[in-house]
Amino acid sequence: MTRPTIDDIARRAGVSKSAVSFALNGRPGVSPATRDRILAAASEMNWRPHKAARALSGARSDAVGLVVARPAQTIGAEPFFGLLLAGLQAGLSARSIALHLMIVEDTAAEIEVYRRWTSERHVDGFVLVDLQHRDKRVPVLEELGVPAVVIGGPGGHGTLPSLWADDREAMLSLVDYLAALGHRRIAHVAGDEAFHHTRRRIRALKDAARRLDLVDAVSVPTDFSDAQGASATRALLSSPNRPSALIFDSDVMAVAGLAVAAEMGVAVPAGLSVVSFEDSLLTRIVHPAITALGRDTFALGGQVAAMLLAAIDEPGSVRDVQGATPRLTVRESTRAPYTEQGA
Amino acid sequence: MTRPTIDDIARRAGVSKSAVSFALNGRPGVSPATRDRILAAASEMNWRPHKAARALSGARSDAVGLVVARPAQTIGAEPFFGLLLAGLQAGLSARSIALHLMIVEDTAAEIEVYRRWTSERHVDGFVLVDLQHRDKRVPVLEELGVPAVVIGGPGGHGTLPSLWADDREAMLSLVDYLAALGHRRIAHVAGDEAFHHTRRRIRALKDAARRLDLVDAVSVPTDFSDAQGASATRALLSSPNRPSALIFDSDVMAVAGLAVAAEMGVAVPAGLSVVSFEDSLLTRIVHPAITALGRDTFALGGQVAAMLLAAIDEPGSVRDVQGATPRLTVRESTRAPYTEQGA
DNA sequence: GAGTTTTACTAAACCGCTCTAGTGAAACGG
DNA sequence: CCGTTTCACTAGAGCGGTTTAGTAAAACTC
Repeated sequence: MTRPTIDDIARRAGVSKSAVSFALNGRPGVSPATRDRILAAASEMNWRPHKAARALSGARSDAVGLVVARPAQTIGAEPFFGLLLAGLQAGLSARSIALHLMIVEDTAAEIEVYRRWTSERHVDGFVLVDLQHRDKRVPVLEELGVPAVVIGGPGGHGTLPSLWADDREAMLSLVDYLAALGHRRIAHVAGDEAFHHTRRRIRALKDAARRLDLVDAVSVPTDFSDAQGASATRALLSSPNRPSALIFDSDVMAVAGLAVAAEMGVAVPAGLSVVSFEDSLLTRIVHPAITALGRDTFALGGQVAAMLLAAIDEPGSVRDVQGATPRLTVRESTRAPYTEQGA
Repeated sequence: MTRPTIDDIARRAGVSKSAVSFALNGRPGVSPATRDRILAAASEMNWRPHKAARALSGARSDAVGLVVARPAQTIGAEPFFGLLLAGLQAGLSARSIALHLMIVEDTAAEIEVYRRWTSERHVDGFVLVDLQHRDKRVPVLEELGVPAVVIGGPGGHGTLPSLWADDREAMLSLVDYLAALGHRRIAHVAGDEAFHHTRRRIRALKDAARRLDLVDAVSVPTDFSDAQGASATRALLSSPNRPSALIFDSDVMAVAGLAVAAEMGVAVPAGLSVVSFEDSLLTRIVHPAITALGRDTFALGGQVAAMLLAAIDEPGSVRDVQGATPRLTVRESTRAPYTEQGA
């Protein structure tokens, strides 16, 4: 028993192939009665469109691509990633659009995939993550003329629509909070300076430090790994002017930093306040639970999906969108600094 | 300038369409000289096959599907997932096979996707994860006659080939180790009893307890969430006959359990040994680092990819494969129990 | 009620590739 | 040297849809 084609339906309903196509796609040109007959036949025979056949006739491929250039370890480790994926999925599956995932070594390979998938008509559009400073992928996607949505910004994403969060505002509110608690020495275990958002956060911290008259406000760049997060923390906690509060750019690094504090006998939050710029299960399950800036990554994925679908339906129609500004969830890892407390 | 088709190449090389198809697919029927001429023309024109057109002519769709019925939270939280994904990718991309990812609500929806994607010829095969007791998905995939590889087992996967790890052996070695350290009261914060591997582990613990004459060997089933992991731990640590060692079925629960111990003032490893059945970044970055059974999930993904590709190439040719038995990595969370130590 | 428009439907081309059947020429066999 | 096999290649029919052009009948128009 082979799968039914529209020809089979046509025969069964006693009409032509074209009539079936019209009926199944809700196009005019068939009477209501005939349409019902055709639809009934189709559902009786359990017909499903053959994606490839549809795609061949110039239609959509009904899939979007997500290509990520990150080491496998990172993909597994960062809850951000899985949540984004799940959110994207949820947004896409409602219209039964598939997500093609590809994990590659580096940006060059990533660009190669964009080229290939576009020319093979493999996907209808792309989601671009990890926006970098002077990102090489942006001009390629622009040149290919394929719909794409950038997560990140603002700025640096050319003419591609972007969904961005106000990293600057988030950092300022974070520092305000720590300063209000009485912290004067705040250090920042940052991410990779190649990333756009890392730069914005570093700059924001500098500005806030000047405004609030903080004693110290160092940003230490890392590659986002737990190893570098840990060693940056170790270095900062070993300095004679040990900071009383640490801001970590990722949840993974925050947890790693917490472990370093424990290992060095620095009590959190009594002797050190810890804040994460990224919230997730991780920050909640450790002890003490970490105060963190949270954004709804799952919802973010859904928003991106919606933007991309709109961009595919009507290229050029989608403008930049500002996502929700991350909100601070205070947990057990922050407190007024020990020294000021007595004052 | 529109994308070139094999017709364009044929014209340029002065041959027929069919000759081009033969040449590009390495099929016999063209002389070496002509073949070279055709390949040269194709690469000059930067030709790429149109996937849909290929798929339409009965060929493969060059994609495999991974459908997961789990809450979004879990996907993000468990490093296992991302690593598996990355490993699968690596194994597939070598032959430029795409991975279609779909995250759904429940098993019924998952089955629906299997049906749809198969009849739409959307993918050439599936990877099935989270094998359950009397899994309903297995008979469906068998009925559909689509190539599929199951992660999990042994047993319960019908005629589908499976890649399984020896959970029983792993549990036995774990308990042996704890018993050798002197632990007599061992408790097990298990996963979901609906899962095949959870049942095997519970049974293995019971057997080991009998053999080693352990005082106590309770298994507490959970839904794998950090919340249930934490509350199970809380209950176990509150009991009058508090266990001296806890085995957690997942890294997330182990970390959550560690936090509960800290919160209850139970020192790890002095007052309690903690072991995780799953290793990942999580178990390494917390303090104290958790002793864990590790398997190379990335490699596992690659192995599954290879099996699936073989099953697609030659249905029925793939047999069950036993994956590497997880090995114990001892870290800081295990030690001889306090009371026995003095004896 | 003749001319025009609309409606409901069909035939067939087309998308880009694969693959079978067929063809003419060269190579082989005895 | 003629019949057979092999070789290199071509023509053209699909694959399962979409879509355009065309047609016959029904519905309007005045």
